Amino acid sequence: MFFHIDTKSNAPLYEQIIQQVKEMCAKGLLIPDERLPSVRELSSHMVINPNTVSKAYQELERQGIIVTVRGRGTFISKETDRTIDPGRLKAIREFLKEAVIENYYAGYSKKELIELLEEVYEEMEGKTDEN
Amino acid sequence: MFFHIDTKSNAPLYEQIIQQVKEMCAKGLLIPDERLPSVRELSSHMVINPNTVSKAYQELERQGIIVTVRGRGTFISKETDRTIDPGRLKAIREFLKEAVIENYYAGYSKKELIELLEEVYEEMEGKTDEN
DNA sequence: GAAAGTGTATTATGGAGATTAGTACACTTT
DNA sequence: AAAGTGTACTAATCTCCATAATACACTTTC
Repeated sequence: MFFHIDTKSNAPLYEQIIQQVKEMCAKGLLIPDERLPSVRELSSHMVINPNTVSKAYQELERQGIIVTVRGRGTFISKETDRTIDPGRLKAIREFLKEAVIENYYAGYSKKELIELLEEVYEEMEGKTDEN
Repeated sequence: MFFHIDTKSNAPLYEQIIQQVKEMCAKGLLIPDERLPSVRELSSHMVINPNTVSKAYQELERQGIIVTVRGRGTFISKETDRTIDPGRLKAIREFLKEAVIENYYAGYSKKELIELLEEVYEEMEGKTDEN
């Protein structure tokens, strides 16, 4: 249920938490109404500051991924309103563009990149939307 | 021939330069042996510090994208050794994974994501490897 | 050879963001 | 009442980004 931090990564700790929660949701490893570790619990387990965990949770709530209830805890949103963020499409294109550029330098073809994309989808274990 | 900086972006200036050079190479807008603006020229044109441009160029050379010649200038590599970086594949997978996750929250299907990838490829104007 | 233009190296400085630390508050459950 | 929840606040530290100013080694041009 907990997360891992990559000290070699240059990504901030709170962003790593955000990324992993979203990934687990997309994979179906976290389901609606499921409870996340409390701020203090997670921070002591990861040996990081509670503020850092709180910052991650607050951003996740801003994105509509989770819901926090005072005194009770934080939970995965019932129906993640899948269209909240208008900049989402732009972000997707950006990620794809970077993938294409790196793919160019790796010497792979477009076909191979698509196959790689299929692979990544497989790893998501079909828990996301099928087809 | 010059680059544009996005002040709204949180990406460092030197990374924006790197990204744009690589993108233009992949698009075929920069060809082997073509000369890049000199450090001083580019820095004064972009109104940024020469050191920042230099940092970008040095990282590009480390990746094998460009070659610098003392007293002459910096040029696009003849044959970009397309396999230099072993971490390249991992990077591609990471970009794809992030795209898939955001795609999930955008409510798009796998088919739609692949179509989006095709679109991004189109925008590269077929200057990269065909098929 | 002198001048102008190239990339590079060095040191110092300021600013922004990430993270930690400590404390306090409001709420809910038991 | 006690323990556990998220939250708010201030302060300090650290790292990275970017700037500034200067100097050096090299190449091309005149």
